[in-house]
Parts: sequence; structure tokens; C-alpha cells
Amino acid sequence: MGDVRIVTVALKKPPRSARKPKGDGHMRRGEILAAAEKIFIAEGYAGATIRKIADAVGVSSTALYMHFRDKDQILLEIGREAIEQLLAINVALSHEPIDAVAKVRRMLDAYMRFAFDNPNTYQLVFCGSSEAISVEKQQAVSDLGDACFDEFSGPIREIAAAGRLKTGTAESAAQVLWAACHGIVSLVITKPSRNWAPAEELMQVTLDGVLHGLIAE
Amino acid sequence: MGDVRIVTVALKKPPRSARKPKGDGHMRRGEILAAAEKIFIAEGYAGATIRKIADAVGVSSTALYMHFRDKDQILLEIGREAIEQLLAINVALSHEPIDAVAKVRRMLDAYMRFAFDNPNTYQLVFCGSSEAISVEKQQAVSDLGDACFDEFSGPIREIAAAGRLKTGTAESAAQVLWAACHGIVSLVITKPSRNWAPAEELMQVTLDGVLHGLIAE
DNA sequence: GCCCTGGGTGATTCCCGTTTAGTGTGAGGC
DNA sequence: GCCTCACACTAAACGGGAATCACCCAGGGC
Repeated sequence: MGDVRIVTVALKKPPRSARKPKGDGHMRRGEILAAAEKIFIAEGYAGATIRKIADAVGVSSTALYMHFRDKDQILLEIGREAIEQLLAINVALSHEPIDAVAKVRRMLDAYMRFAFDNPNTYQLVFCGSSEAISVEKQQAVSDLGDACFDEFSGPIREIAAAGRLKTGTAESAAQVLWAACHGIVSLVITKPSRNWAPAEELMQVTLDGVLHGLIAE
Repeated sequence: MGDVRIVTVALKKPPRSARKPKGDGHMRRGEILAAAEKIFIAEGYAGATIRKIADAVGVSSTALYMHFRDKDQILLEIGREAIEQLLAINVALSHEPIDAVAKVRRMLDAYMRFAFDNPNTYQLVFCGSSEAISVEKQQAVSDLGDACFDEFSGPIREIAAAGRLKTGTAESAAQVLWAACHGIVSLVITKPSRNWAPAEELMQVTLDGVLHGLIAE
């Protein structure tokens, strides 16, 4: 066979019917993540099955296990990347020269908008979309979540140190503030059929209420 | 086998004419619910499989489909019964001769305690434990949830009518108040490995914060 | 006594995530 | 230029989920 020419052509267009050629290094890994993310965003955790992802990549389902330990690893990797963005936002905000309360408000606002923009990812990471994902599997994502929370609780500790906390400790106040925002976005996401007030209004009422309720002027 | 006596006793039972519409059927349904509830409370949605429930009842898995359309119907029925209790509490509270704000606080307090007492049921009903449960399947449970929310938003409307709402409308305020409580309990339930402040403190800070934040003295 | 009915069953279907055993291929030593 | 070997890849299968099918059988109505 005149292999030389065929090989150069093959680099542009892999043969379809035959076996899919090896992906160069971690290229295949990226392809899998891209396909999985698309399906996951469109159809959620249960809808993103191993076989569907494999078909989208053009590869057998077994091949996914060459690159990821199991299904959860694929989806958690997607979640990890998304939360890195959230963390980046928080880090950026934490360095801005603004009042601690404004910082907290903008962080929580960004958090809620992130949730509304990435509902399936948000559910996966913060609602235990599938209760079956074990703790150690979630470790990488949980650590990032902790990092986000740490960025967030920095300004809260400032506020607490300034004696401006109306109730609770810095820790419980931070947890409650976070939870209030989680509450509204998770409910709106998981129960879209209820007739909610407009998202903007809900976010604003939540922020106003909870900040004025916990933090003194 | 000395079964004769037992049989004769059983024969006395049917008092009504025609085919017995209840008796066996109704009993079996109750048995299934009891077994399912036990397993569901212990092992959650994914852990309560059709086969496990059927084994616990001592019946083939197919038999469950004689009494329930599918698995979700069984578990949603359990959820429905639980929420009826919650609704009863809310109704009772709404008739107490106390201040509207106190009413709201006690309702939300009861709500959070209910969630902590029935974590799996709470997840099933309020966290979309399995995102795959379609809207119309949830109808019965959703209606009860709406009834609870209506009981709760009664006093809120009173408060709004008295001009004591610091921000938002009666509707958005009610949704935000509910969501704040949902947020803290759902996070604590689904992420038990995080180091949370004590549940009592979280509940109190949530209630204090959100009520003072949204409602004027 | 017959027959209809309805709860009950084992086998089956389809899909899921995951595993096993085997195959084609390309890079590297000779 | 050939052989070898590691490895990306595959088909097939496994175990276990939900749900369905065709049948079975005991009892009440006639």
C-alpha cells in the first residue's frame, strides 16, 4: 500500500466506518469532555449516559474508561471546570477595593447568576443530583467549593470583626447567607413549573433581605 | 396444617355483595407502602428498588404494579403522606391567635424541623431527588406543597397589607422566606460532610436574619 | 359444575454502568 | 526493514435496574 500518502490524508479526515484512530495523548480526553458537556447541559445527569457520550465522540463506550475511571468522573470534571470560573470571579472580587458588604453582595449575586446560567452543572455540584456520588469522588469538586466559600467568608469575617453582625457567628452567618442564595436558585431550577416571581426580583429581595437582616449598617 | 379454623374465620369477613372491592387489595397496598417507606427512609430513592420492596413484602416484583403505576408512584405516595402532616401543622398554626410574624416564624421553624426529621422524604419532594420524575407524576404532591405554601403566604399577605414589608411583594417575599429555609436544610442534608454550624444555630440565624431583613418591626 | 375475574408469577425486554478478553496499530529497538 | 510490545480501542457480556408479557390459579356468581 502507498501508505505515505494515505497517512498524510488521514491526518485531515479519519476513516468513518473503520475503528476510530487513536486520539493524540489527551486530545481524546478533551473530545469526550466536550461531547459529555454538550449532552449533560442539554439532558442533565441521567440523560448523559456513557453510551450517548461515546456515540457522540464516535467511539465505543468502553473507550471512555481509558480516560476516566467512571461516569461520575467525567461529569464531575465538567463541574470542576465550571466552578473554577466561579472561583475566579470570587477571587477577582475579593481583591477589589470595595466595602466588605458590597463584596459579599456581588459575590452572592455572581453565585446566583452562575446557577441560573448553568442549571444542570449547579444541580450536579450543589444539589447532589445523583445522591449516589460518593464523598471521595466529589473530593476535587468539593475542594473547589470550599475554596469559593473561603473567598466568600473572608469579607464576612471582616464584617464580624467590625462587630457589624446582628446575629450568629462569622461562620454561621456565612453559611446562612450562602444557603439563602442556594435556596432560591435551587428551588427555581428544580421546580420550574411553579409560578415564581421574576428571577431578578427574587435575587434582589433575597440579597436585600438577608444582608439587612444579618448585617448592621 | 390446622388451617381450617383460620379459613373459616376468613370466610366470614366479606360483608358486601359483588366482588370484594377492598379487603386483600387494600391491605396489600398498605403493606407495600409500609415496606417501601422503611427501605426508602433507610436507603434513599436509589436504594429503594422495586425488587427490594417486593422482597420485603414477600411478593414478586410484578405484584407491585398491580397496586401502583410505577416506582415513583409508590415513593410519591409516601411523600404525600408526609407532607400532609406538614400541611396539618401549618393549618393548625394558621388558626392560632398569634401575631402574623410569629405565625410565619413558627411555620418556617416547623418546616425546617420536618426536613431534618425526614431527610430522604424532603429530598424526594423538594430537591427533585431524581430529576426524572415528570411534572404530572408529581401533581398530587405538588398540590399539597402548594396548599402548604398557601397556608404560609396567608400571614405574609397580612404583613404586606399592613405595610410592614421592607422589600418585595407579598409573593416574592413569601418565596424568598421559604427558599432561605429550604436552602439551609437542603444543603445540610445533601452535604453532611461539610462542617456546618450546629443545626439549631443555623435555623435560628436563618429565621432571625431573614425575618428582620424582610419585615419591619 | 362451569366460567369469569383479578391478584399473582416467571420469563423477558430494554437500558444502564462497568468489566473482560481480545485485536489492530504505531513507535521503538535491533 | 523487521519484530515486538504497549496501549488505545472494540465487541460481547455481566449484573442489576424498571417495566411488561403471557400465563396461572383460586374463588365468587351463575
